[in-house]
Amino acid sequence: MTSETTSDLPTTFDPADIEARWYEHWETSGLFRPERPSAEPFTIVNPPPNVTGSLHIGHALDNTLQDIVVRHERLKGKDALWVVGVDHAGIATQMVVERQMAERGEKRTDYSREQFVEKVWEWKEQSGGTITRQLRRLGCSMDWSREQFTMDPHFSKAVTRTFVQLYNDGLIYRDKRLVNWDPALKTAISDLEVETRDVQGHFWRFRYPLADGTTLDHPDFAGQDYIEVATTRPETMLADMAVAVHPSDERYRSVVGKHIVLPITGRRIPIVADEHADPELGSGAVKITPGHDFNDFEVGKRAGIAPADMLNMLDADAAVVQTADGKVPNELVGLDRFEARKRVVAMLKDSSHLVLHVTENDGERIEHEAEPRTIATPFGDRGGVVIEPWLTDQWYVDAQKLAKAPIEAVREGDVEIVPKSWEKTFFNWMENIQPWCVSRQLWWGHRIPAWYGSNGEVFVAETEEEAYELARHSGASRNPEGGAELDPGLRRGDEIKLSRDPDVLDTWFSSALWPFATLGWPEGPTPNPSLQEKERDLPSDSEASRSEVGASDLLAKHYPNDLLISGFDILFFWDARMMMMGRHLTGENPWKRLYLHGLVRAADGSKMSKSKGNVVDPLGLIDRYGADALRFFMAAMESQGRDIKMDESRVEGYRNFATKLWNATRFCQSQGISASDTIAAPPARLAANQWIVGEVAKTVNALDKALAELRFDAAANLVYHFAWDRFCDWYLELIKPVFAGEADSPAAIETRAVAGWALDQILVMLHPFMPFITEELWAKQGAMTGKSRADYPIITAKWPDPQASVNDEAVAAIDWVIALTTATRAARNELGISPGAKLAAFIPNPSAVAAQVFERSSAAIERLARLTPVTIGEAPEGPAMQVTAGEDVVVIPLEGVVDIAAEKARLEKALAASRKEAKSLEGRLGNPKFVEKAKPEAVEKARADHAHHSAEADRLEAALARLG
RNA sequence: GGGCGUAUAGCUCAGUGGUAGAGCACUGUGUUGACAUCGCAGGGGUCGGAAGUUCAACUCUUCCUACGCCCA
Repeated sequence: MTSETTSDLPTTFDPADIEARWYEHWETSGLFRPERPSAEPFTIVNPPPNVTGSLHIGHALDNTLQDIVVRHERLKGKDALWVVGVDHAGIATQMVVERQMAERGEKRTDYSREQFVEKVWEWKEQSGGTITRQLRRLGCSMDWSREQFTMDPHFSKAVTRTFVQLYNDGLIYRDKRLVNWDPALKTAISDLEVETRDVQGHFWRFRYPLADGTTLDHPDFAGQDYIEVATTRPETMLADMAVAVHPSDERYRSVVGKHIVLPITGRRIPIVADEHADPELGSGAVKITPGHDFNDFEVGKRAGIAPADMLNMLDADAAVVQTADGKVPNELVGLDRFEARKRVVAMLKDSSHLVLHVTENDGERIEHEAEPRTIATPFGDRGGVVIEPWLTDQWYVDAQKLAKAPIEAVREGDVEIVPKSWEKTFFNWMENIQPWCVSRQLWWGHRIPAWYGSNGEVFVAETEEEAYELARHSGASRNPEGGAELDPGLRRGDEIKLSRDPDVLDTWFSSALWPFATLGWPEGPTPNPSLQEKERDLPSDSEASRSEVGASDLLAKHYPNDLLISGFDILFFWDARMMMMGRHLTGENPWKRLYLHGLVRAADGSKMSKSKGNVVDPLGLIDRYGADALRFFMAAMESQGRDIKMDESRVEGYRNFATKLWNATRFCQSQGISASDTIAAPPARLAANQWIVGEVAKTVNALDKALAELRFDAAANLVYHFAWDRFCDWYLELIKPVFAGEADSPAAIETRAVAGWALDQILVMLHPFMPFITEELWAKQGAMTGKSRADYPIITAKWPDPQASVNDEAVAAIDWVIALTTATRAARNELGISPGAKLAAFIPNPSAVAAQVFERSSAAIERLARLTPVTIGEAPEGPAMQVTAGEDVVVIPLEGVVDIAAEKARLEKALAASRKEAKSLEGRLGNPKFVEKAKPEAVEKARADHAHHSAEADRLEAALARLG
């Protein structure tokens, strides 16, 4: 505790202490969402982090930006709601729990599905709260009282409802198609979850013998009894079903419709004409494996092969299985895909069906089995293994239809994407969107509400009872045997036996409902009990009446949301899907604006990743510099459309900024400057006070504009420079002389009021960026008055509204003082004159501004410029230093002190600069085209600048002349 | 191959059709009882390259180069 001042603030502040104290207070006092029933709503939903997640630097950025917006809106008096929660993260969570089981030597399949899911819930209870605790350390003011989880009962209900509705609307269907199969996780994944990476692979060439004695008749291959094909995946030849050639390829025209007898399997397959074959590539003929390649699947369909008839040669582990036609040699069955690849190549080599790749080295012929080649290979972003295109039955969402409304919304400007440059990417993806595979072969997640009859009929319903109801009404197949073959766990209803689809839904399917399901859609979270009763009596298919009755106040008030802030990396995964679901299910766009920010990169610009070991832990930064400094860094660096490169020295700089503000407040307290009690600026007569009031007004306006445009960097810098440069460096210095006099003089009373008010405005404006230190200082300022601010914390204070305008005279006066001070300091510095030495000054013909300043603010001149006394009139003859301020020249005699040569050099340098400027402007003004064509304001400004610089040059010339 | 983005002071980044700024780093210096996590002063940039539009281009257009990202 310091005793040097009346302030009870320690000389340095301890962020850790302040942060823990205030967060706890805010949360327990319900200040993150105060009761404001009649206030205008403002709503943001937080991109739900994975329940398995822990806070990384990207979360820190994303949540800091959201918190800035939410705190700003809350300060502006809105009913600001920031919805928070976590995502059940199907694959990731199941992996975590399975890994734990593996450590105990157990497997998922040692348990029943129900038991396993129970284990996951147990894990969630124990370890699932990591990231929510960490978000608190960042100071994020979300509404924890309504924390959400995508597996919560009400949310699960919304997911089920959605699936059923989309199914009934014909927007969800079951289809046999190729999916991206992850053999490690044994589940289908969406195309977005596939990461294509270049890997070193090989390109093999095979001879496929023509059947029935056919030969090629083209001169290039006359008499050849085989067709050459090439592949990067030889093992798939076991399931080849055709060879394709381009329809216009003369070389193969004669054999289209003829057949090939495949080596190894002996399968007889047709030669088909298809545009997919590229005549320029290799031999121009390609092997077609419709069951294991996306392009080949399409070729196969065009060739008349139904998906159900496409041959499959791999199991869920990507090991070889017998094909439907039974032609795969037994020695290959059961081999892993990569082992099978080796074996197939060896077999083809042995049977002379392999075309060797020949290179020359120093004239020596070298034979290789294949040509080395870089191959774009799909990997699962979770499992990390090569993805296998696999033919399965899966559930698909008709994304193409759902995408229409969102595309329109963005095009019409109903949803604004910020920065706008992302619109093109959005359109490009949405316009070429593929069916969205939403089923996952997992146990953890929302189980698909589809039941199958014994003949494969599908019944989609919200409950099993409803499914049976549907089945009965549909006249579904009866099961006269009584269902003896059914699993014992299955329910039986009458003579109909249904079994539920074992799969769960893609996690993004549920998170797509986040903006409205978190607010109670389709029911309300607190519906009127009587209405609830009534609802139960409603027929289950009465969609419209149900949602009308169930719609909560919360949903009505906070949906659509105002804004969504997310990283651009989840634009397709999540943002676009929210738009699709929102539009279809609620008829509304989920939010009015979408702000996309970039990635936080390592200091060298590379992507942070655990494997590279260059991950910066935000919690470590908070430990070292405080949450406020980290947040301010994030805001100051967030310019639209650019990634953020980690720069710890900047975080440190913003920690210093916090210290600066801390000490400025200590100074204020030492002078008896305390909390303000008005929103409006206090009345002021002193120039410095009038000036700072105007500066506050300007800053608030600019800050509101920057925040409205989501220019976080501009907003942060405005507050930073106002607080440091204007308030600390000038205003506090300007008012210090006032406190040297009578403590209860009118000037001192006015200044304390204005300074206290201005400091409060800084704290409020800075609060969204640095919530902790501002709350602490706000409280301490309140304590200064003897009247606690416990009932009026800054988090729910009022946003500045100075109700005052800029006083031009005050601005001119203070600008002049600043100009004189700066010029004098610079001159002293250059001439090596002690900065502290007080010097007498003379001003022969003061301008109006100068005269006024000397009359009203001579103490400030004495203190800042260290000039005293200042005499209006000619300086005595002799060596002197001369400085200019505005239109004035101030002569500072320095008998025996000043080095005339140095002063001359200094003035000459300044003169040269002024002349250069003046000359350049003169040139421009002398150009008739400029005067004629340029905007009048530009010409006017050039004239004014020219006048200024030539006058300045004249003054400097006169000053030089005075020196002789 | 298609699309997008970025190239501005040693480093990290703002910026506007009228002649360039911040933070950090650097140099010099420390006067007033808030602050050395500070103050004051200063040095430093042909705004990636070329061409064009314009009275005027760092800013707009085209091309080129480099790097990054997304999609195929």
